[in-house]
Amino acid sequence: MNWTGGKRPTISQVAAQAGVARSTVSRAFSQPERLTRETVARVLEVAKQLGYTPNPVAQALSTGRSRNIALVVPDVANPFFPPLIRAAQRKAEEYDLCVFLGDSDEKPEREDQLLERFASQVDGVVLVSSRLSDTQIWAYAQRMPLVLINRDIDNMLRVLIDSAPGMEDAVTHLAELGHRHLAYVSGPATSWSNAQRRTAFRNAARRQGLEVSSISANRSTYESGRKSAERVVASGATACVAFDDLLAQGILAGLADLSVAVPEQISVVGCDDVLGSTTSPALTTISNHCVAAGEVAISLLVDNFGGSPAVDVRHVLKTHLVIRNSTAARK
Amino acid sequence: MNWTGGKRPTISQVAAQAGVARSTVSRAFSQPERLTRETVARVLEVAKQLGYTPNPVAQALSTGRSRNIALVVPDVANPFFPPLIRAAQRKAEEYDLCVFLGDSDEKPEREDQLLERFASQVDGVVLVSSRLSDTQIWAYAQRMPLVLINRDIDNMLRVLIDSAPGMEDAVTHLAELGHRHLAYVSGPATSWSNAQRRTAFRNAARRQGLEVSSISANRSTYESGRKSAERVVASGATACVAFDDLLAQGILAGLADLSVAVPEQISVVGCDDVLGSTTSPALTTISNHCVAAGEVAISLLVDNFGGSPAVDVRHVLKTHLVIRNSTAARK
DNA sequence: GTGAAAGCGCTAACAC
DNA sequence: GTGTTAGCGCTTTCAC
Repeated sequence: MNWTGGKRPTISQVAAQAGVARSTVSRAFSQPERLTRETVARVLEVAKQLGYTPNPVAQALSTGRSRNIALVVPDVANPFFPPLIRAAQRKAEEYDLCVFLGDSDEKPEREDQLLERFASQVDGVVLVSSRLSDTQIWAYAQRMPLVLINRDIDNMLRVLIDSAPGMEDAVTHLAELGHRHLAYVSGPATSWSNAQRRTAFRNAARRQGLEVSSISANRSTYESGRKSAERVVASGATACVAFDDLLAQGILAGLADLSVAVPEQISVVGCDDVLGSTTSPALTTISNHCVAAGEVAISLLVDNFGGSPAVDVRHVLKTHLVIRNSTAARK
Repeated sequence: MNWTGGKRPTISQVAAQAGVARSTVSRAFSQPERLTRETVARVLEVAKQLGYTPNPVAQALSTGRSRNIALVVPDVANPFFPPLIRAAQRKAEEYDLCVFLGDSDEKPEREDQLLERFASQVDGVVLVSSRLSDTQIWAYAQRMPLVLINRDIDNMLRVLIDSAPGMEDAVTHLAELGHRHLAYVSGPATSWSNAQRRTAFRNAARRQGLEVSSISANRSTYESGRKSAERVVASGATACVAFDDLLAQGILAGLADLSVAVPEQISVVGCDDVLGSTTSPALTTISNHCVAAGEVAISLLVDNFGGSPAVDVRHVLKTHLVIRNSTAARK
């Protein structure tokens, strides 16, 4: 005996057993208000007793809506994503939606593959920090509702985490502590967030009249940050802001390896606030509401089911600085 | 204009355009060997030109197989899971399977809900650290292929991370460092892994003739660990083994708060090895191959598609100790 | 090797 | 209010 053997009762069985038409059974589940109380009760009773449950695949084929959505991220293991995924999943559940998860491993081709595979079986998709080109994304958006997190393309649904306010706070904070030379350690080159953060950093530093250095770490990993520590020191900056917490954490470790004290000799600021105070010293970081981003994205998506493509929504989430122990006055 | 408007070409359109029957188009995709080279070529050509792609929902309804699976975890944000999820997702892709992700938030009811929702639209499911009762799990296993990770139930497909070898190493390591009194800080009460680890800990300690204390932290979180630090100190133990790395990390922080030096005054051992050396001091921990667990689970699942329920497979992954800087000789 | 036709399980007009 | 009847897009016998 195997599972493929059709054991599950179908709508017809329930109909027969309850002495009604299949459509009536269907209605008993989807629009009970159009039926007599008694009919509904009887049908539901029989359904229950038979262990009947509507088959979502059949429903999907018939209605064209699957009640499934997809969530695609560049790297599940990057600590920024799990809270977002979790929040999105939870929110989706509120709308009775199941969510497919895709991990693109930061590769555009894989992201494309995943989307192609999902496209024909979901009601919509949310792309987090997509690595695809504007054109590719736009093409998918023509085929189905699509919302972007941390990617800013006109005439699309997007929720953006605006690093500017938090970055402004961070730079000001550092300036007030007496730092005159700051370094920015950048993350993935293709990341919208990275570009956004770097720009915000530069602007803020300029306004404060500070000298800036730019260091690129490419991948956003602990190791990559660790390796950047040396260049941070070499830059001559007395404080640095990293693209994200993971990188900052690595820098912390790298500096420790070099026997450079944080925050006494160099101050370090992260971005995302996903590590809490688990680093040592506890990281001063730019908080970014990744949970809210996940939730808003789902709501946005649902609100646009059955809508039309090319609606322009730009939901911006502000950021702010969380001061912990990795920043201090310049010595 | 909205997306629900059927824009995608169907098999019929391709058939008409190519001048063949729908069944032929179907075969061109699924069993081209039964068709003439020319026919296949022509059909595929037309399909391509029309942008036709088989509709997975229709295929699922017709064949009874959806090529989708589900992965359910207690908490996406717990660092143990992301690497596993990632590995599973990747492996699933190799088999051309899409994966639904469910987060039960450690709650049996939610896990049950998720499974109920997934059950009728997937070819199988893998449950990671399930919080469901044996009976419930068994019932689901009757309805579809189901593999368990870190849960040991007879006559089911399971992949288990056996903490015993690593735990043995850890306790021996601690004993060799001169520690005579060890504490175990336990995690979720309903967790199979926790029970397994605690038992392994006790057995190893007994063999070494060591005194043991047991401290329960309930939830496996950084904060929970932090709060347990005090009790670790109070227990009089000079070394402790935590249920997992997250808890250990919290204990590290809590100990620091209490000005208890690690490893000088107290040694701390974690479990999972998912934090790398990102803690301070770098955590000595029991490594557990969560990536392999994810991969094996998917393979096991796929191997059992179309098989029968009640097959007994017990794939055990060994563990070993990774020594870093959070353990040292007793002073 | 290819076609015709009967479903897969459900929904959605359209009748009555 | 409830039943009838077409499909939704594909697969799969069974013929030829």
